[in-house]
Amino acid sequence: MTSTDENRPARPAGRPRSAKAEKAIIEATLDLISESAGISELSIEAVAARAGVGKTTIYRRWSSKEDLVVDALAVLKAPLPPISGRSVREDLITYLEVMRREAGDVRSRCVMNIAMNESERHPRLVERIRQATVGPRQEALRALLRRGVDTGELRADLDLPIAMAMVVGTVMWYAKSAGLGEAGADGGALPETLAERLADHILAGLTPR
Amino acid sequence: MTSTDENRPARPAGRPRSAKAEKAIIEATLDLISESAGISELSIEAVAARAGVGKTTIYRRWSSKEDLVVDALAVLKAPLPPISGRSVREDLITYLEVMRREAGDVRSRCVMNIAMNESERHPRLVERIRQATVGPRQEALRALLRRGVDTGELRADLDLPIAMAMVVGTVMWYAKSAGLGEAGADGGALPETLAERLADHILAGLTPR
DNA sequence: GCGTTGCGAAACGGTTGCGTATCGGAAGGT
DNA sequence: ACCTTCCGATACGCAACCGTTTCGCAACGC
Repeated sequence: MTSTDENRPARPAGRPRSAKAEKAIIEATLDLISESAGISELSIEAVAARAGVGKTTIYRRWSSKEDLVVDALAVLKAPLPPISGRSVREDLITYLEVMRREAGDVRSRCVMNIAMNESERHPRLVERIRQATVGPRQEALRALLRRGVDTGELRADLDLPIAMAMVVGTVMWYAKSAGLGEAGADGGALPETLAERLADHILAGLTPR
Repeated sequence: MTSTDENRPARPAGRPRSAKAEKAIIEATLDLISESAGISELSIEAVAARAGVGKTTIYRRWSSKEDLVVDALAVLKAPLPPISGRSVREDLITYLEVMRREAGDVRSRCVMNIAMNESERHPRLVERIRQATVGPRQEALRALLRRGVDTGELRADLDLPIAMAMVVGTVMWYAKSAGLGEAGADGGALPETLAERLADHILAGLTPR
């Protein structure tokens, strides 16, 4: 054994793979996914062209389109929002604010689109997205609401699935309809005060107190 | 002018087009749309095969895929729910109940999917859907909420876009997550009491009264 | 029953993307 | 320097669909 010959799986001789090419491929993949609705429309050839790379270089690293997409989306896994724990209202606003910001980001949006629409065609991929992104956030929100019920900040007869749908569904739908209706130049940025106003309406409801 | 020669565009001689074939094509189109996410994956050849029809028969009637889809979706134009006008709560439940039922119908669901995801690729088609289906319902809901503010049934400082997103987004998201999480055998039917419970949470909010 | 038109089936050439193979050259290890 | 491996480019055969054309038969009006 030489000093460099650790028990690692044999350092390959020859030219190492270009990290730059790999990054370019991932970037191109993310771009194209967010441009095209659905990963079925994503073509390896288009990725290669966009990345300025030969198809060989892609197939040398990923054996299928799905593998490539999995790795590409893994780059996006945004960290969970830090929950202060001071009050349900405050934490809810934090949570909604993260969603508001992400709703303005094309790449984050496409993750949700894929998770919602391709669940039957690519169950493995969607399952992976669920575990990496959707699941933890759902858990965080569920815990937040449960805590609220325990502390009395939220009504005792709260229907948890409905409450969760209210939080997530409202902001998602607001983002959707704002984007559809106006098609603003910024491409979907939402007003800064949105999180607070949403939290207000969700917590207090639509009727007068 | 003979007795049959009205100023109609000349009764065509020869074998008339088969209404049965036309219906089979529409049905096959709707089936395939609801199976495949996105109309890009819809192929005329698949429609012809599913309908038991030659491609010729399709192209004789519709000049493009988009025209076919427009006509197919026109079949689905569900009537607006009748609004009793007795109380906001009652009308809201009526509205939500319609959405609940439609969320359990594969074909109705795909209309929303198309409207949300293909707006850039098929703007003409989406615009048509908006005018025929989404628009009127949005208007009905908006009027319902406005009326509630006027009568004092709803809070005076109601944020209309947010309130609308709460109603529609919550039920849509609930349907989505219920379908994703469980993948029940019925394919998405939602509990019968859902509309009322949703209305309760939306109107009263998540906090104790 | 005759003429006209629709029908399903099949085949066409064209396009796109797949996944593989081959090439000359470039880039690093040692 | 040398050897190994990666690089981008290009071409291949294969498959799916496109939109069109041709074919022989079926159906309906007159």
